[in-house]
Amino acid sequence: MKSTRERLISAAAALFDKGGSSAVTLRAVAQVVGVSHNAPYKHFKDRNAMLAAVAEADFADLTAVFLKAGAIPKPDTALKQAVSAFFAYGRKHPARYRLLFSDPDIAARGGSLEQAAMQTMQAFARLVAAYQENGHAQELPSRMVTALLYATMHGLMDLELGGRGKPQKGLGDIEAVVHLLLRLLR
Amino acid sequence: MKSTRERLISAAAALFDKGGSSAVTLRAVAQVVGVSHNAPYKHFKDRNAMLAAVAEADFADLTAVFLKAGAIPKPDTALKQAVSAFFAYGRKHPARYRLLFSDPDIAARGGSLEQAAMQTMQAFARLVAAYQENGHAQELPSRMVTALLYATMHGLMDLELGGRGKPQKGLGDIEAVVHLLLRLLR
DNA sequence: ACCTGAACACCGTTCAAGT
DNA sequence: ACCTGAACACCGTTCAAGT
Repeated sequence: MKSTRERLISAAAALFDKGGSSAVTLRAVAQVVGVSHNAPYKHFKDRNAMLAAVAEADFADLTAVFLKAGAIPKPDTALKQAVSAFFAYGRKHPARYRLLFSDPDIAARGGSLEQAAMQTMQAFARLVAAYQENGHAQELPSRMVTALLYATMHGLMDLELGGRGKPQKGLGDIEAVVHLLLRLLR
Repeated sequence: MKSTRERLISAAAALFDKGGSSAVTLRAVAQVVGVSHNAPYKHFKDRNAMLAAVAEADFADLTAVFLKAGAIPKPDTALKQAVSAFFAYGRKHPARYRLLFSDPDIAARGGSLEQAAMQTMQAFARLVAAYQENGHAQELPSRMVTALLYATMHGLMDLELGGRGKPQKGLGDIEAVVHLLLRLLR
């Protein structure tokens, strides 16, 4: 049996997917779990702390996704698989994606959430390092290549979610744009 | 003398800079302008429509910034200047930057706001086209190079605003990362 | 056409009280 | 330790009324 705290986090995540950030009210979350509208205050300091817990769980999931991709022998395939899985997460959970990467209140938090976000980026950095050790862009500092790939991946996802560029065919297939960047790094 | 509508937009933009999105309540905006708390409804359908007007004005400003950069003779310098000005806008107005590029309610709007967003991207696309005509990455489709540069620029800005990667030195100087990408396109 | 004041439903948060 | 119910301040939105 899951604890009330865990059930609150799951309910909040589900509401994010269902109706976006504004649908995730403490009252709605509490109602889904079946407790009174202020029971969540016994588990989280305030609404932001509850959202942070959702974000932290998702960062952990993303880290696991990247670690799993790292098990693929060919670093080139591993990196492409990581990018693909990252896009799949964003498309499946757009509101939660924005919570993790574009919410100012969440971004401003330190502590365990910041740790989780760092671990996700580090797991991605390891994929990039393996890619470079495999003979790609070896002359470039790994930190910069990681920043370039991570930012491009996020920028493409965010613009696609926002529908920016949709007209005029716009961004087109964002996976293809990442592959173009990887080709430039060859 | 500015119209009430224009004063409402200015006041909303100022509140964004001062306290972020949550500070931009209809009541606060109305108070700054000196009208009753529901006078804004005579000028905008609802709160989102008012925010959209703020976003539209900012997109127009960004378009002007890109057009101005296009007047620089050397396409390489022009593009770098555009990127630099884009980052300057985001750093100066972080909450408004997110409104334009990462707010789901704003992104979902069509009409004149979508037009304005498209014009901004097109102005950037022209800078990229000139850059390519000048002898860079000529073999690559302009639409993809534009998507790559626009997404990378946005991703870097958004991650910097979110503070993601700040520890572990993180992204470092995001201008340098864009310049690295431009070097790869050489 | 533009504005005001009252009212309503909803929300985050606090508090006193219960087990 | 965990939960409930009442209450408060605040917000978006609507409505009837005024000029």
